[in-house]
Amino acid sequence: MRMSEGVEWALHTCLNLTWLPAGQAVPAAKLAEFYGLPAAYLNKQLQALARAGIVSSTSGPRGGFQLARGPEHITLLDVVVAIEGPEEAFRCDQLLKQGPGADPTVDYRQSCLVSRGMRRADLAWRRELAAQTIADLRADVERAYPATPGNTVNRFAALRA
Amino acid sequence: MRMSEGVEWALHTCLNLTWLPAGQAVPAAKLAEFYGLPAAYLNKQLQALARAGIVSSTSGPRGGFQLARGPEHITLLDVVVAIEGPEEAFRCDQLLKQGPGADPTVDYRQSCLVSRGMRRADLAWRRELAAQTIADLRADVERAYPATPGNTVNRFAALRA
DNA sequence: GGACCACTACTCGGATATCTAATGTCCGAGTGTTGGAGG
DNA sequence: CCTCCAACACTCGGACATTAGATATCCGAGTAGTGGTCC
Repeated sequence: MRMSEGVEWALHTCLNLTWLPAGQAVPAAKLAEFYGLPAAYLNKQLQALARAGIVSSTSGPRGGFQLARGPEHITLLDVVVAIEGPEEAFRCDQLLKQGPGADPTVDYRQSCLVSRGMRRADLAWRRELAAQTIADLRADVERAYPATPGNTVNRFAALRA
Repeated sequence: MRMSEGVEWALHTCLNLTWLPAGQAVPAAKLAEFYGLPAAYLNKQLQALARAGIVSSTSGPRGGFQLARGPEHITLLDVVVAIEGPEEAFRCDQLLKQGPGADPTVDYRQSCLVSRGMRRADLAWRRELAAQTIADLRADVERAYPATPGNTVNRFAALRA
């Protein structure tokens, strides 16, 4: 049950975008160069964020990506769902349909108590992710590492060369 | 981030084992036949449970698997970890090591605040899984579907034919 | 009749294929810019 | 000098390879039972 590495890329990239001047798009190539990532593949992940309405994309010269809304309105859950999809980690293949006393009309994803127990944990996970926003993360980082915003802006400026 | 289907198989199988007479091993073939699963592959999952000390295995005639300890001492987390492995779902590849101001001596899996946020959710998930035991599930099932224990025993008896 | 022994059938355990999904790459569609030509 | 236009360079978006991991299968090692044989 490994999460796609795109989630890590997306979270750090969203965080970086909060430190860059608003209203200005940054191309995927720059965002990728920042961490030495493959540009085309990061682009693919950013497309997923765009489809989810987390970032907005602009084509052509001076184009790129920027946050589609304020970082205080983007939760970690939003990003994870955008990359990984909305379905829960535990998949119930409705094994009980093959067992004794099975009722074909029942949806065991709802009534199966094993599923119910797993879903309880899944909900706790989602609740915790939804409780944290990109803005929260940014504030935590700025408190612990005050130099990070400046370093980030400088690094991006250097990449323009 | 899809969980292996082996988790569902393992949970339902552990539950079934609680209803069968204790001290008596059940071969993987019977456990698989119960839900129409591929026997060799379920066997593989049961081996993982055995390595984790959740079930004990016996070779030869009259051999098979049985719970290694009381169901009240087997949590959902135990089963998930046995099948999926102990590492958390979010994997931090320490992207920050490629960023500005990176310190090669720092373990960013610990200090990175993105990782920290994701780990918080992961811990909530694990806490919820650890709070539920196989015995709890069994009690829930017996309360909601009193016929299940009998049906299960009968089905296994029929499989001996 | 009892005890020992070899043989058989059964079961787990791990080594080996196959297949799906994540990872990585490439090229085309669209867009803003820019330079030049014409008025 | 200003305006319009056409060519260009840049960027996203999705289609197409490649690779890692999950899924599925198979065969060998070991064990308990069983039947026969010898004492």
